[in-house]
Amino acid sequence: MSIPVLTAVAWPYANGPRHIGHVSGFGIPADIYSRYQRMAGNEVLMVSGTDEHGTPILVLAEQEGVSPRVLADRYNKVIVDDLQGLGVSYDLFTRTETRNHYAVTQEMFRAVHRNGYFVPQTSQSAISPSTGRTLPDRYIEGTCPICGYDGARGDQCDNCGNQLDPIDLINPRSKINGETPKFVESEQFMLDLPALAVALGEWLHTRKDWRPNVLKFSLNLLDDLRPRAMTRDIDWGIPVPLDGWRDRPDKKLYVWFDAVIGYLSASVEWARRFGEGPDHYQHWWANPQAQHRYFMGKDNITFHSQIWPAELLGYNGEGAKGGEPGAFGHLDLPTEVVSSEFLTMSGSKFSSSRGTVIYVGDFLREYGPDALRYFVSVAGPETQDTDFTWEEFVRRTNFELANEWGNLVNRSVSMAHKNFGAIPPAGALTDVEAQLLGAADTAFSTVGDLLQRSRFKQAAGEAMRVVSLANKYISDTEPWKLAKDPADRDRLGTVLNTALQVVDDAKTLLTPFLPHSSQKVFEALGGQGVWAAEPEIQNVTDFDDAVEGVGVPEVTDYPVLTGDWAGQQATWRRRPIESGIPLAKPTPLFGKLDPELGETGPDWAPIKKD
RNA sequence: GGCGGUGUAGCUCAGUCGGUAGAGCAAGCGGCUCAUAAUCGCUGUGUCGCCGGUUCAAGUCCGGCCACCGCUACCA
Repeated sequence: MSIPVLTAVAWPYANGPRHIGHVSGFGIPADIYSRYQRMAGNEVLMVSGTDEHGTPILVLAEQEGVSPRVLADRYNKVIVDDLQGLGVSYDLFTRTETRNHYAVTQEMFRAVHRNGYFVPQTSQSAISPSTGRTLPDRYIEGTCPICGYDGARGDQCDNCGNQLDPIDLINPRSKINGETPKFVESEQFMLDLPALAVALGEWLHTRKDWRPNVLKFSLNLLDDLRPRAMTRDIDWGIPVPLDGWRDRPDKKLYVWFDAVIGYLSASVEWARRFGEGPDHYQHWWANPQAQHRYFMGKDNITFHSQIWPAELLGYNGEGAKGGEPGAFGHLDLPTEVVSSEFLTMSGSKFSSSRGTVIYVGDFLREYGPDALRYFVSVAGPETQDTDFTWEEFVRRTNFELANEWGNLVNRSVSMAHKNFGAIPPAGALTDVEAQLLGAADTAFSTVGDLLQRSRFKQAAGEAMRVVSLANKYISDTEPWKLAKDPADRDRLGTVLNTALQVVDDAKTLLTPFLPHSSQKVFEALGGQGVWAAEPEIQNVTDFDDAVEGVGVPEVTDYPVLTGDWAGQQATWRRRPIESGIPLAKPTPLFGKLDPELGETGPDWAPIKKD
């Protein structure tokens, strides 16, 4: 039975190029999951986009003397290129600077507000005297009133670890321009989390199959639910759609309020552009049969297991204050929040300022997508922080990808090509063949089950085990000896046919992880057309949607990622190979890396010796 | 300070419901030579961080301690 599966992928922040730690946390796992679900016959809708609002982009834009929109345009393009190169199979990768997204976000706000889950509250907030903008706590530093440390941030002292209020700092100053912040009374809309706490708890307590660390962390958040501001004093972002607010250039919605709404707005945009009709998104969003899986790094858990469900409950009118859903009808909550841990770089966090960073674009240009996808699949930060080292990357690529898998394809296709020029017919199978074919066949359910449960490392390991069994089979049956005696020709055909069948099986099993090289193996075995499709960049024109307030985007063109996933041939089952299909002499599937790379790193990300 | 995580073979790590410790890599030996000098087989070592408890039985449950790490929400 076909199940609607919504794959919701974290929205990369458009303040710079993304590094391999980012894509290892959301892009690659989400893509493996989605590609598998499509192969298994389910109806996948995979959406994301660049997250382009908030203070960091504004601050960076000012430093460069450009508008935030110019900056967002620039990095949106870079990130779209990177994700396309990596082969992440989005149905739609869009952005938050679209009128569609503004309109959907404002409708969500209006419904939550109408249902009573937004309460206005006046509080002290720090502003920059020269610009009038809110200074987020972390952009203020000063002397810690508790320990006297001078580099304390507004929210916390890094020296003594105490949580602080920026107003208590001695000699507070802005980290942006050094000026002394002014503390003023400011009114904001707070999301009434306490009024949603019971509903949130009831929902969360029905979630059983999450990764234990994610569930435990999320349940902990329930203990301390306080109202949380969903508007800001900032002039970059989405206007608040209320009288007295919409025309104020200095008040916008909080970036996280609109970022998570992106999952819905991108689904709506997809339906309008590529769906069967503008309401097609409801097949995923208003459907008890649908599965919603959200992929992200662990720093995003709060927003996906608390803020976003709370927004949905408030919108649906399912909190303590009741209410009615807005224009999109009742919307479903997440089935699972799948969070990854962090990929570290030789033991420490990635940091562009310290130079310990490997950008996706640089990596793809040099090593291609599948080497990175493989490393993340078998050694990624699935349940705990995992270290990336060049040495380990070289070893995985050379020994596992090139030697075990690439060479298996090469040796089996080469022998068949040399002796038959085509896929030979199989004669009578012996127990050895039956055993190998049985093991490969079983792997479809083993690996599939692991992928269904987001156990990607183990799934990749099980798929690679089929590769090992095939290598062992060839060594055991010694087809090169059979080739020397014409009397053994039938047996030779049987052995090579079996080997090629299992190569084809392994290719299918590895497709979610290694779509690019699986396509090549498909072709090497005589396949025609597209086995595993790749995302393509399309330039589209924004919709001229009605949006309230000042400072909203013009109707412009922008690039999106999408793909013809329905047109690919990949399916999650054995595809019996046909004897007689001509085979060419194969070319190696994977190049090998210079072992020296493991010691030095590439010149654009050299290993630092201390 | 609060919350969470990690500590298992030289290295990287698996160990679901408690039942006499596993894989890969590295190292050594042997086989094979079709293939990107690729591949296949064989061979180890462990006070499972420390102390105590529950149990017929604990790496696995409970308590305490030590070390390292992450998060700590108007940064995203």
